[in-house]
Amino acid sequence: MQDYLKGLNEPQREAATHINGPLMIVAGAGSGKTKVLTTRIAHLMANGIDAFNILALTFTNKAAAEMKERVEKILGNNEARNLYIGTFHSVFARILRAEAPRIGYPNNFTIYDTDDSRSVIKTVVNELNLDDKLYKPNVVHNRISSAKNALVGPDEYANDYYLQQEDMRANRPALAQVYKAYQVRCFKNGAMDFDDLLFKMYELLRDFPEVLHKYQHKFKYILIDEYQDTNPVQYQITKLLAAVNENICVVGDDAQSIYSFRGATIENILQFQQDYDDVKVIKLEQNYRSTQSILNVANEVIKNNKGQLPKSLWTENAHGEKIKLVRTMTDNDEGKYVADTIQEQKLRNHYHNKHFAILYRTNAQSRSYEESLRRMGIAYRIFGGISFYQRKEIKDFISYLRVIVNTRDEEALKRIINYPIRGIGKTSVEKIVIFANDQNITFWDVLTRASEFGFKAGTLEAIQNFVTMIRYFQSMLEQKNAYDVAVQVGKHTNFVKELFNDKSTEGLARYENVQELLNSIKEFTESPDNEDGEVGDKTLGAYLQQITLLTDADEKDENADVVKLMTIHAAKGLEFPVVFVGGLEETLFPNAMSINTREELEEERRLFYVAVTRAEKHLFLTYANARYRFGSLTQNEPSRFLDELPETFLDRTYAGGGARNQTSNMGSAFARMHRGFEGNTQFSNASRQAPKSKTSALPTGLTSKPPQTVQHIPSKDFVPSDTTNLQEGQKVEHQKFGYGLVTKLEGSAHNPIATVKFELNGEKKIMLNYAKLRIVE
DNA sequence: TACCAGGAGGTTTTT
DNA sequence: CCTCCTGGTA
Repeated sequence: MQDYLKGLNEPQREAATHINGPLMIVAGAGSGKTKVLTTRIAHLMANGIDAFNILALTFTNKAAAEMKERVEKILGNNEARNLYIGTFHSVFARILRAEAPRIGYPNNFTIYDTDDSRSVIKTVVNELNLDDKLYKPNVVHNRISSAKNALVGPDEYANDYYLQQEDMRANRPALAQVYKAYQVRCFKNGAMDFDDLLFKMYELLRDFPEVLHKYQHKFKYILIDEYQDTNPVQYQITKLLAAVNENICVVGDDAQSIYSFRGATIENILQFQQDYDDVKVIKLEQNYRSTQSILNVANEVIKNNKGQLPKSLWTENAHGEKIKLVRTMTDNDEGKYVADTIQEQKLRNHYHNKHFAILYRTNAQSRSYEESLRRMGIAYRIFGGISFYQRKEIKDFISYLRVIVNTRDEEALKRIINYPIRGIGKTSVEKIVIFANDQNITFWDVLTRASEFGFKAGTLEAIQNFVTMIRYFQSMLEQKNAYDVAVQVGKHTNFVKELFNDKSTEGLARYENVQELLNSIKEFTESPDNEDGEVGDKTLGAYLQQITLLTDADEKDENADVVKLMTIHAAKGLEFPVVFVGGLEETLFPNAMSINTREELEEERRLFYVAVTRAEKHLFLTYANARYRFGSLTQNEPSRFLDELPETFLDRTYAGGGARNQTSNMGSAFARMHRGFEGNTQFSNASRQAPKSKTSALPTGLTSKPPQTVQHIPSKDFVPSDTTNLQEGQKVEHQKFGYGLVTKLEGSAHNPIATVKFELNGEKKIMLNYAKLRIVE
């Protein structure tokens, strides 16, 4: 037996050594799926299959990179760089780059990110004289995007009775026209959006038999990761590609399907066995990642979903600690709790920053964690959110590069034509657009023929200088690589100097960002092979093609010793020794947008399942009674998912003494008591000051402490003391319970517990690691 | 044409 | 709380 098969369990080995014919691997969370996939690729190659004939599709660049790296390690040579491993989007972009002229696009077509798409939609909506209050760019974009993912083109859209009815009802009868106009404009701009990369790829294969034939024979073996997250376009494309050889291997877990908003459908994985004859199905059910407690909690929760593929995930790992359920007053307290606990865990269990992950439902939640981590001096990094490439200065700079490579790109042109300021203002731009539309020529064409359109002398000169400059950059493309061109752009446009002269903090940051961008371009030109493993293509075009498809999460320094913050979506496929899942509150998680149908709610639950199964050793689930949202305090019920957790594996010590923390029927009692504050009642900004002011009438639901507690107003300069050497008999002040005397000290050194007799609230046990106590004397 | 102040409106998740 | 857009002024 080959070495690389050692250490695989029976089903894993069976999957890895399967060579010909369709194969479906149902892989539970943490069951060694990546290991199986990489081993299988290595095994194919060890059996004489050429790397050039293997295609592996993933959902993130990171997963692709990891896969390639691991195959390389197993094989111990450079053959792996000939594999076609990448995301659906990047692999198709690369193929489209080669084949684009067939469908009327330039090889150097631009890839529009979401912001670009929305901006095009905005223009198109205006040009059609439609109300942009009704045709909101993001709404329209979502609609168009879903259509494309479902293989519905503009014409099918216009002719679909059901879709038309929907748009009528939503007061957007012209949506089909917008869709059409949007496509026309993108085409005119020589640009494809994210969804086009899939849709056009499908059209290419559908309409050009010779192209289909070529790729069917190139990709004799196809592997698809996270198959449960594929949407109909992706499904059709892979079906076409695999039709001849039928050597298609899909890996997925229906319990982890969390991308239906992007058009993904579990149907694809359920359907797979019908699509091909003799599908071999292998289940990976042994989990190697998590403790039994964690796994049991996960299994118990997912049971509440209907229609799962039957499987039972088990582990030989130790029981481990119970899952900690933690309730705090506000989101800020939640942040503090997490930061404190990280500090404590680092000391107690010798963890490093990099062993922690903080996961949340929405990007906006990162703020409170950030603040606390920063205050504690704990290094962290946020993955996702606004990506580096979406920053204004970076987009502006890249727009220059985009124009140089593809002058049809109107979006990019509009961004840079007056940045840095050169006297071509809004009015001139509007004129240019009108001329372009009238004559049915591109924006750039108007610029090159500016003298024909009667601009004012000053404006004309500015336009001509701009054109000359861009042409100068283009002329450099032939001899110079991407980096050299970019440097020239920075110098020649005064772009870099402009930022350099801005000495404000933000200006400095912008300057540094552009420098970082230049560095990354340099790195690209100097790296021996690009991300697809293809040697040699160091042109600006090649650089731009990959840049739009990069995400923040793809950035390298894997081993940087930082706490990782990200959404649960972004965390899929990852694992961490200690995981915090925050914001377990109704309207947040499950999100208010996703509780209207059973399907939506089940997807939220799968998301929760994904979150829980990221943890290896320790799992903390936290929720806050109230959090700041839109600048005002919002009150939420604990998440319904918390009611689904099995008691046996839970530690509620930290869940505080109120709401739904002992038994689930307490919850309804609490709810009954506070009728009127159920759901998410919003309080005005004014009530934010409430706790400080004696006169303000505090809404009952807001305090959320046990009803018998007498409210204490901490002194204005309340600062928690260091309680390491706290002695019995000392007088202390607690933020909520007021003044009291320490009557007893117990607990371990890392988790000391003080018993305090409070003047107003009686005797309480206080965990010194978490509570804020000020020593009075 | 450029810049600033003031106001409205927006939070789901991502390639 | 934030960002984006508008409309007024220099």
